[in-house]
Amino acid sequence: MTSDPARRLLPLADQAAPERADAARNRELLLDAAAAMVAELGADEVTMDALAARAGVGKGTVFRRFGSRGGLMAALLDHTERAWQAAVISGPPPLGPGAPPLERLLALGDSRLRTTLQHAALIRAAGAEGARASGAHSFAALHVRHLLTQLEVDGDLPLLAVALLAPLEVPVLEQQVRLDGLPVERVLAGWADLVRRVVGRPAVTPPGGAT
Amino acid sequence: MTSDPARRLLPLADQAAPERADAARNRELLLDAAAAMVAELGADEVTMDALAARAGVGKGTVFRRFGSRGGLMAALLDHTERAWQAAVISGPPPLGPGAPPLERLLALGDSRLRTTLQHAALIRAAGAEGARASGAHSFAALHVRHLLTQLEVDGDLPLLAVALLAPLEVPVLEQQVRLDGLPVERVLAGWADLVRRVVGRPAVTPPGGAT
DNA sequence: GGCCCAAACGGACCACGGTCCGTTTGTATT
DNA sequence: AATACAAACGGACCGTGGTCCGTTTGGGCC
Repeated sequence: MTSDPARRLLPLADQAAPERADAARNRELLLDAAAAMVAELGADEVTMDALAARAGVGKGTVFRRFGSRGGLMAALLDHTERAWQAAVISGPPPLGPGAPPLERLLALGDSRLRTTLQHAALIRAAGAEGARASGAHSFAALHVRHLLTQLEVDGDLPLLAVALLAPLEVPVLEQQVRLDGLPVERVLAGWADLVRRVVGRPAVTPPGGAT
Repeated sequence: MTSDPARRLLPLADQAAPERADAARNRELLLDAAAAMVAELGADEVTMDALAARAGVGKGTVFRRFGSRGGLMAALLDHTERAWQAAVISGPPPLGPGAPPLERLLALGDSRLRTTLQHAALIRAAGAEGARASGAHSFAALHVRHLLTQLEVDGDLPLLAVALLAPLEVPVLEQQVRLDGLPVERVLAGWADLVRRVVGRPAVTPPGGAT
């Protein structure tokens, strides 16, 4: 009776998959080691062999946990990303709720630009498994779309949202800031200008003001 | 007297570097073999070893010529890219000169979107050495900037140009078209809408039309 | 406690990109 | 034609990402 296999397959309303104790321990070990190594060497000096050695596990285990190098980097990014999402959903204005939509949108761009630039190496190393796959990207797009709705912008909102976020992607920003040497403020101002054109409000002050 | 070393260093007004006959021959051999292999296997099934073998040269030679796998892919892209630039500079309208600027801009987007999608695998494989490095990207940006000038758009034109091109980059397009399954026409329409907002012309017909 | 087995482990192994360096070859000079 | 040398060549070699498979282990069940 108590051997009913359904008990284990549907233990509770908890749909989270079971994870063995050693697996969980190793995940922590690896994540910590990886974070430390990224901090002290930079993302693209971290090799999977070295990571395994440092965490004291076999290489196979690393790949079992994270699938690939990109997956590992994505997992590292995950912490940051969750924090960012939390800030957007329930943090203080203007990024969080409470400010008018346009201000929130501009704050989102600012925040996104800076964090993207800050973790550029990690994001690059994460590749396809990175922002795009882990839902990070779709969350941002969804939120922009939401703000555009509030701003009563009409058109193909999903597309418009992606178009607004595209100039904030790593390759573009690195080209502008690192290679072309443009100051971050200028890039940001350019983005704000783009946003205003898209939402149809020529300037911060509504039409009628000077300039 | 005739041994004056300057004679060889400055042979003529021809500043193009000399290239030994065997080097040139091998470049052709490699480029042809690479193109064939990409065509029949797809870009990311082509290995440098296999390419060297097929072209009948040593592996060292491949890297001497192209520097890296990315460099090779970029070299393959080069043909396509030159053709595209030629079409923009001196091809038939609306992509080439002769059409009104807004039409040219929209044609540019259309053309760029399609060719990018068509060569997506190659572009991805080219990575940093690809479009961005080989000047392809800067040419497009320059031209968009030029068209924006003709459209009397004011603002930070270099930034605006990049922002318009960003949604046409490979990762964005692949996400939308290949993963989300959006039809190309819709993506294109979305881009056209973005352009109109940026240049400040709400629709094809000037304000006053029925929309 | 003892049994059982799915899950996790670990490290030998493989494939591929990239480098190195001793050898060959094209070309300019005489 | 002979000489000289820079450039090009080629393949052995190395590091790294990723796989495979025989071994170990956590934890539910009796």
